[in-house]
Amino acid sequence: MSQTRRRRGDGEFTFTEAARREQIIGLTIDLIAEHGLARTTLARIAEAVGVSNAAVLYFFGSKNAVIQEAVQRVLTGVVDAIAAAIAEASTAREGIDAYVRALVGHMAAHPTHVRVVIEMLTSDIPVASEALTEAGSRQPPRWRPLADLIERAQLDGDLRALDARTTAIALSGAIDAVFAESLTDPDYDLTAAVDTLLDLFDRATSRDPCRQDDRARE
Amino acid sequence: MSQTRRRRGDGEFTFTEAARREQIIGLTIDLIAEHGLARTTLARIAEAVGVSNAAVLYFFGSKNAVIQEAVQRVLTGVVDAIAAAIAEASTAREGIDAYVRALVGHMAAHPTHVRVVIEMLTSDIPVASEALTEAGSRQPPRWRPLADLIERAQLDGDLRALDARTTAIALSGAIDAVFAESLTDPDYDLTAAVDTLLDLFDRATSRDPCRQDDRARE
DNA sequence: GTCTATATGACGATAGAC
DNA sequence: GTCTATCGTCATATAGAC
Repeated sequence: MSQTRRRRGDGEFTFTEAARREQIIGLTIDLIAEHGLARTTLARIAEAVGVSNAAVLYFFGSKNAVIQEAVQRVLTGVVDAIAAAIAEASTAREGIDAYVRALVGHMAAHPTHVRVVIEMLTSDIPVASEALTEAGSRQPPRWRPLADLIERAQLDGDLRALDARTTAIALSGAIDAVFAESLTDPDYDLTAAVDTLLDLFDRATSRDPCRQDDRARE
Repeated sequence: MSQTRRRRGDGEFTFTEAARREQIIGLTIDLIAEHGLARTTLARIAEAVGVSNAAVLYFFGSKNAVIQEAVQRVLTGVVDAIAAAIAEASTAREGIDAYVRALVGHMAAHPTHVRVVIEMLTSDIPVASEALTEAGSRQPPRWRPLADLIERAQLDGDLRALDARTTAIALSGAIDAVFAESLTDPDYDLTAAVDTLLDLFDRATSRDPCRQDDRARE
């Protein structure tokens, strides 16, 4: 909160400081993923780095700040992966599919990062909510990119008229729930579930209720 | 975990003990709803009850146990409300609508209880995950009742063939996300959102893709 | 500029007096 | 049954060594 720390120009770091920060948040992500947020104390982070308790607080103002940085790092990775996937899609309608598959694919490919997010949402320590809230409040709402894609697809005539915000929120929630289930039950077929999800979404939002496959028409 | 506490027959309580327990979990729910889980310390619960720190721990083995009881109480209320709503529906297909509306309606009608659940999911203390997990692990998965309704509706011929589990999980996740949004943004129209959600679900799962209203046919 | 040592205070929990 | 210590662990604050 207070951050009474020294700054050079504005947000610049020493070489050693940048390296230390990297090391600290990297190890913090590992610790959270491996032992959960509850057991990831400041002392344990410091021990993993090999410095004293206070040394960590020297670089980050608080333990909260460390966790927030770690979460921020993870979220940025997801956002970048999705942005790249959307950029490759030729239409907004295809972008929606790309969005969903990129999100699930990235989460499946980076279980460590997923574990961090899950820990933030479901687990313990009095820092989780703040970390997620503060990390999120600096950015537009999570459903914004999806809602934009949906609105563009509607303008293209590929999707029927529907509240884009609610549709985006519902799809996001459905994705999260399906993915969470795949973590709870290893036997749950995530790939098949995502296909089912996209099938549901396709039917729910398609403009023409009487067709089997939109793309086969043109 | 350990629960090294005295038990009479098996899970029976004295009159005064039962009263104290009631008092404690009632005040705990209020405290969580009002100040959040992070600020609901053992000391504050004891203060609200008017006894010492350790007296609370005498009745419940740990602070965790208190929170778990409070959560259990809240969850039971939701489950009962939904069960009652489903029982009134004449078909499984209508039961699904009733399920969704009962869930959202109950949450909207009991903001205090909702706040407790939200606190468990998004907020702080190292007890939240355990409380939810343990409260949940004693019961079938959350999507089970919905999946049963979906399967029955499929047998009735009202829903197309789809993985009932994934469909139920997706719908549950969508409901949660929409409701969470309504808490974040008071201007968000929850009623309209639920209608949109049910419309999406109806289109996504209806057996005949070329009809406007299933019930008008027969 | 980087870090250690040490202190403080809040918390959950336990033991034992009454 | 309830309270009064008391303990261990946590995040954090301060002073100052190098």
